[in-house]
Amino acid sequence: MSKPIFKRNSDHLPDDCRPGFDMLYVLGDKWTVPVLGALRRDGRARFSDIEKALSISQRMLTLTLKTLERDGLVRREVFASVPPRVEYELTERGRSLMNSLHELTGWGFANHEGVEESRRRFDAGSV
Amino acid sequence: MSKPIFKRNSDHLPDDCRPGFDMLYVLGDKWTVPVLGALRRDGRARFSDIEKALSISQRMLTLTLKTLERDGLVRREVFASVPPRVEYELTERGRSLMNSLHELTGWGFANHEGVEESRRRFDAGSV
DNA sequence: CTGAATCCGTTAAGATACTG
DNA sequence: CAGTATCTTAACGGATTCAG
Repeated sequence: MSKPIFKRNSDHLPDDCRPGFDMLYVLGDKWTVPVLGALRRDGRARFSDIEKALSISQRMLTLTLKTLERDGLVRREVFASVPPRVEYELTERGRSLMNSLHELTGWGFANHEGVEESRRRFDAGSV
Repeated sequence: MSKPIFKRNSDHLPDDCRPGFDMLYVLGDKWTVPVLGALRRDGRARFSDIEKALSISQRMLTLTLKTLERDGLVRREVFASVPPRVEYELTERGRSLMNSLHELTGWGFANHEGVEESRRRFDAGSV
């Protein structure tokens, strides 16, 4: 009965490359990567712990986690205790996704200096 | 004298991983990947050709190309002919960035079926 | 008390259209 | 083809309310 939380998707891409790039538009929002990163680092974490670690709003953390759970990247577990407790952890799929980012982040670390330089030059006096 | 076109960036990430993930927030907007993909496939292309190939609005294509030029991923060349002609092509940096996406797109093709299944299950009866 | 849901606000992405 | 000027929609944040 639910539906996608965020509207950004890969519908504007040609059919044959849509599945390959679909996840890029999930990762490309503001909080998906930080949340996945926190869960990978800490293993299992409570909602409130992630919230404080990232200084993310409660609302955005809820929406981001729900999207990740929907995609099967994060597993959610509720404990009917008092006070209530909700814990999250990466699924195997979530872990493999994070690993598949190594090549891209490697590019980032290797090229960010060149990109910054290019931006400075462009912003200074175009040409 | 110029400035970033799009406001999305990696400022919300911790300092030590910001350079690695910065480009993700460039690639994550709607038109960057399609434009880079078209240029990689066609080599060198005119503005109007890309426009028609992607059914992107003139405005968004201008903004996207300017951002890519600013980052040194695309080279812009103007021909003072009649009618005027402007051509674009990937730089070496742009090509290497596209190559660094292989791991992620590979993950996408390998996992999109599982993700879609997870989404269907979640949307059907949350639990 | 935690975390989800909801209302309301702001900002930016993106489309369309017109100008030069 | 670039610039500008709306317009619409969505992302995001803040605050409140509600349920367990």
